[in-house]
Amino acid sequence: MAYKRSTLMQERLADNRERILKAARALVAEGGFRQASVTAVAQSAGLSTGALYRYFPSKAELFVEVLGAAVAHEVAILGDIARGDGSATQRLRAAVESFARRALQGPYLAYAFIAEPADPEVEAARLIARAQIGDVFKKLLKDGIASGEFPKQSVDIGAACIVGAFTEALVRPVAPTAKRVTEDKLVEGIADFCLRAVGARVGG
Amino acid sequence: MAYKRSTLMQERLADNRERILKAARALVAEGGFRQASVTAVAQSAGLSTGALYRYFPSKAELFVEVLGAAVAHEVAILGDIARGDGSATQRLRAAVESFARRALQGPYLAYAFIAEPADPEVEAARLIARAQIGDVFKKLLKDGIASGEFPKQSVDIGAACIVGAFTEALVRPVAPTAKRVTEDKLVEGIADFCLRAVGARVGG
Amino acid sequence: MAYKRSTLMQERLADNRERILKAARALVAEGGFRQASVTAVAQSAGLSTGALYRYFPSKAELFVEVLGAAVAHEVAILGDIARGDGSATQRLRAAVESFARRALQGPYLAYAFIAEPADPEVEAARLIARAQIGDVFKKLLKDGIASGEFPKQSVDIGAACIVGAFTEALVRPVAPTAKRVTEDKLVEGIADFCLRAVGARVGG
Amino acid sequence: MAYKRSTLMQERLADNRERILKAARALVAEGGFRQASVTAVAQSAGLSTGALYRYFPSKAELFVEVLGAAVAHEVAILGDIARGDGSATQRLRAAVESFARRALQGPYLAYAFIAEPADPEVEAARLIARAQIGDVFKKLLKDGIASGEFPKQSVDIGAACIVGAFTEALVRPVAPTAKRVTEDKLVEGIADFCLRAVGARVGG
DNA sequence: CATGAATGAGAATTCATTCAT
DNA sequence: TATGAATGAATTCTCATTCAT
Repeated sequence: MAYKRSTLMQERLADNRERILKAARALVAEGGFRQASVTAVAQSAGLSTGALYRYFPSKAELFVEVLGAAVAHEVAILGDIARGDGSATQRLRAAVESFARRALQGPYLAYAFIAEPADPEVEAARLIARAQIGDVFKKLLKDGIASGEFPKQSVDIGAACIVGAFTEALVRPVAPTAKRVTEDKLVEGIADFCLRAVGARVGG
Repeated sequence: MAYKRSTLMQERLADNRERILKAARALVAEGGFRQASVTAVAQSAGLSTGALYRYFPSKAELFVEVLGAAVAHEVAILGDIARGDGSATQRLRAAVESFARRALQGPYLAYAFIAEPADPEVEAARLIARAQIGDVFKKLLKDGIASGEFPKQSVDIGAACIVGAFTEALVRPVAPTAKRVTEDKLVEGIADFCLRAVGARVGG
Repeated sequence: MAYKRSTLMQERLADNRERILKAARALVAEGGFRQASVTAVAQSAGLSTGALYRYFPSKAELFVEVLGAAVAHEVAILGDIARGDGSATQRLRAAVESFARRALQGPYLAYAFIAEPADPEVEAARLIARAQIGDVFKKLLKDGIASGEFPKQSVDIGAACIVGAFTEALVRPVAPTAKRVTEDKLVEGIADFCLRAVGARVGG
Repeated sequence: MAYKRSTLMQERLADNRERILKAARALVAEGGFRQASVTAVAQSAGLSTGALYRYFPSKAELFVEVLGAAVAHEVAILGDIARGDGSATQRLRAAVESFARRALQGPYLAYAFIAEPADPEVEAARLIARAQIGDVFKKLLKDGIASGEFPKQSVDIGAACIVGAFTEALVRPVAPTAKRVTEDKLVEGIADFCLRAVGARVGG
């Protein structure tokens, strides 16, 4: 009995932890860090604020983990693509398009990577997150240079630029002009831009 | 009847306004919008909070002006370059390098263009600011496409990507890797990236 | 799962809300709206300012409720009297005396009905409050005119004057003259005045 | 030369003092005590705030005098009427109508007599002001009782009620119902009410 | 002696964190 | 152990009063 209860409890605990992280991520995605108050997160997760503090020692640490989890997810997917088959050019395009499409689902979440968070601790996590995403592209650049697909260039700068390029292009909420680009065109445009930027032959 | 307002005093007034703007800009550059509380700005400018409100009707309007001034300055310089002599390729390189060098002086200020600010009014100003910077690059892209230097492409997406690319590359305050690139190399690397991205022949 | 919310706690919550309202009312009664700052009200209710905002969304809404509760109480009592038995003359006297006696308990609260409050929202509530009190007397005037007890006259003006007359007579916290009238004489005097004013035969 | 200058100066001083008082009165009449900030008063009087403090030691004392002056003016006019010819009934009607008509010109000034001012010192002055106005009516009541026009009654209570009655009737900004009473009807209605209230034969 | 910029205390409101129940 | 009411410091903004020029 005590055993079972303990197992159940542990599951519940893990469950709650996950629910909190999910709720926090959703709130940031919806309305940015501003809307993600501790109370809002707790409520959205179906818990009391007091309970939240049982799982996370502070708001800052919660959001450090939110960021970490989000980026781990991205890195896992992008990493799979980067380590996949095909030329560096093909894999780079696939990676950019994959990230771009997911970002377009919840455009505000992209903010999490660039926006100014409330807390220095979260800020530090944000920098690491960007670096990790950047590393995936760095690997792709190296591959492409090694295979002769891309010209010689600084992979550090190139990776940062790629991340910045599509983040900016995606984050910009809606074009002020009436001309509204379709999602497909946007994603393709960004990918083309990045490929040309690294010296790959595009559409060739 | 009224005492002649001394030149000294007028200078002091103009000085104060400038000092407040400067202090606000500096605080944002140092630690983001978070650190730039009204109290901090006033103190940093050597004034009381009450005095600040003689020069700016609200915190929001102060930061709208901070953003506006920064971007107006940028746009003026970039616009001059964009309307200058030389091929589109040359002008685009010059513009990117010019912006990049200035941004490196106060790396965090670039945040002002992308970071999530506290206030909706400032947010609106931020969107306009980004659009204005983007417009300069849009013009350059159009020029280059017209002259046959750049391949046909979406100038909207391209401009956004350029802004994003160098913002990201510059914003990263400290490189996570030990390898620290010299300023010259960084600036050149970003410019190369952008030029290749739009399909210009680089280093040719 | 959730701890049963104890009856004690629920009582405490209801208690707090009531205590805040009571404290606000008392502070207004003591020293007018001026003294009734959020801090003062909270402290007087034995709570922190933050706690007060759990019960009321803003200072304005708190005082709207203070006013509303006070006036609802009055209107209920006066309405009962107005709809009661007896001639219009008798009921008018009873209403005036009833209101006057209660007002004498907390003389300053009468201010709430006429004083200039800090907030437009409260001001709106104040106008409604006065209208509601006035309506009770309007009804009595109509009754009396219909029954032939009172001469034909403007019931709007008459009701306003009645409210004003006894408010003024009661509000004066300390008589400027040494001659201090007993409560009974004051109440009766006011009632006589009002009855004569509407043309009723007083004192037979 | 020194003489003349001094005289001029004194005149200017007196002038300024008067202008400040006038501006303060006007601002209260327009928008209540709330709008009458020191800065607003000074500006409206064409002076600097610093200059204002040369004429009045504090905001409170300024408004004490505003109230005093306003009431002195009223008392002078009402006193003339009260000491004039005609029966007590006629003079009471004339006094009420005279006050009411002036109050209708700047409805908000009536607030000065009843509204809660920002400062305890002004509050004290307000009480005295009301008493002084009341005294005029007290005299009229005494006259009327002495002449047999009015029945025996408490002149203190009666005077207070009269002041309250017309203040309330005048202050109430606009009737919420569409039925808008003309100024003449309002003034007459109030006067009738007051006359009947003191037992005078109205319209007889 | 006038000016009006500067002061600074005080007001309302928010929110991460704690703790009695 | 879970709850969520309570805390209290921090934030933006106002305004009577002062004082260098």
